[in-house]
Amino acid sequence: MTESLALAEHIKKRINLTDAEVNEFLSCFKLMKVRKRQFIIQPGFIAHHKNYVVKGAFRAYVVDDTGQDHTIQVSIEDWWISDYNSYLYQKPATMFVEALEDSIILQIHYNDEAWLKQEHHNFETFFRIMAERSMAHMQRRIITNLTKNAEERYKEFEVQYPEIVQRIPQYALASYLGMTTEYLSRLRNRRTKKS
Amino acid sequence: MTESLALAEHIKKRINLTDAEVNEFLSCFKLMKVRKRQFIIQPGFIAHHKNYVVKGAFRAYVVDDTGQDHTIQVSIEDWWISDYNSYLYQKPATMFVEALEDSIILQIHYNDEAWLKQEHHNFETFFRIMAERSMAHMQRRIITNLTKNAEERYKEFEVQYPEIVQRIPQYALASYLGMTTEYLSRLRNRRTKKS
DNA sequence: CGTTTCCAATGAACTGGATCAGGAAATTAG
DNA sequence: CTAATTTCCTGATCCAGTTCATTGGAAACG
Repeated sequence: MTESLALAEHIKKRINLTDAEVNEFLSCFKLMKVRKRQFIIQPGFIAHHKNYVVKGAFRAYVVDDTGQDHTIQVSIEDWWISDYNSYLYQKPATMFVEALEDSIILQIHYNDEAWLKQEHHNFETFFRIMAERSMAHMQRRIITNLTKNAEERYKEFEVQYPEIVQRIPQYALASYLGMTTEYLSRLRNRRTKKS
Repeated sequence: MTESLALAEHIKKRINLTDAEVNEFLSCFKLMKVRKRQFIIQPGFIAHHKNYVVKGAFRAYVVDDTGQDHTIQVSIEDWWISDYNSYLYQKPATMFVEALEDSIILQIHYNDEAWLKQEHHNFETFFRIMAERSMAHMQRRIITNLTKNAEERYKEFEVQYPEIVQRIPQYALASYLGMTTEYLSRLRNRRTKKS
C-alpha cells in the first residue's frame, strides 16, 4: 500500500476528503509493474484504464501513414496517462502507450471511475478539475505549436520541464516537440557551444 | 427567453434535469448581442465568462511577437467559446475573442458556474463532460497538427466542418489550420481545378 | 566477453510552406 | 450609386526544417 500514498496525496491536494473516502478512492485502483519497452495501450484495443504513474516514465505516441512516431504525451511520477480519446469514448485506441523505464502504475478502470463519479459529488469534482486542467494544458500546447518555431519550442520545454528533458530519450522529445531528432540535436549543440 | 431554448436543449441532451433545474441553470446566463468585429475578450483582461453561441460566429486568436494571428478556436451556433486558460485560472487573457458576424450569446459568470457546480452534482457532471470532450477534441487537434501536412489538414477540416469553411473568412481558417492565407488559397484552387 | 542493437551527432542536398509584391474581387460605408 | 477598405488570388524567391547517409559510443544481451 505504500505505493498508494502518492496518489492519496495527489487527490487530497485537489479536493477535501475524509479518510474513508480516500480509502474508497484508492480501493478502485490496481497496482501494476511494467517493464521498460512494455506497452500498456496499443492501437486497436480499447483503453480501459486511466493510469497514475507512481514510479517511472511513459510516452503516448501515434504512428502516421509514413511510419513516423509522434509523441502526444509524456508522463513521469505523479502524472496520469492514457489514450484519452479511446478511454473517454471507449473506442479502439490509436496510440501506443509505452514504458520508457521500468515503472509502477496505479490503474483505474473506466467503469470504476464512472461509479466513483456517480456515487460522490466530491469525486465528480476531482475528475472535472483534472479534465479542465488537461484541457487548458493542451490548449497551451496548441498555441505554442502554432506560434513558436522549433528552437523556441525546445527552449520553452527545457525551461518548463528540465527534469523530463534529462530523462527521456531524444527521439521521444523531438517527436513531442514536432521536429526530427537530427534537428533537435543541432539545436542542442548550437546552444551549448555558445555558453 | 426564446434564445434560451437552444441552451436548454443543449444541456438536456447531456444530463437529465427537472424543469426547475433547467430554469435554475438558465437563470445564471445573461443574453448579449454583439456586433461583427466586436471583442468579447481581450488580452490583459480576465475572461470572466464562458459564452454559449445562440446565433453568429466567433473566433479566438492570439497574436505572436511578429504580429501574426493564430486562431485557436472558432465557434458557431450551439458551441461555447472563451479564453479557457484565462477563465479557468482567472488570470489575464492572452487571446482576443472576436465576433465574425453580428451575434447573440448567453454568458455565464465564473462565480455562477462555480456555484452551480457546487450546488448540484448534476451540473458538476455537465461541466465535467464538457471539459472532458474539449480535452479530447484538443488532443485530436494536436495529433492532426503533428501528423498531417497543410493540405491534409485542410481536407480533413473541410470534411469535418463544411459549414464553418463556408462561413468564416479565409484568413481565420488559414490561421486555424496553421498556414498562411496565400498557401490556403493555393490549396483550394489546386483542388477545384481538378474537378 | 564480444556482439548486436539502439541512440546521438553531423554533413550535404532538398522541399513544403513562408514571404514579398502586385492586382483583382468582393464587401462595406457613405 | 461610387469610393474605400477588406478579402482573395497568383507569381517569384527564399529559408527553416527534413531527408538521407555515415559515424561513433553506449546500453542490452547471450
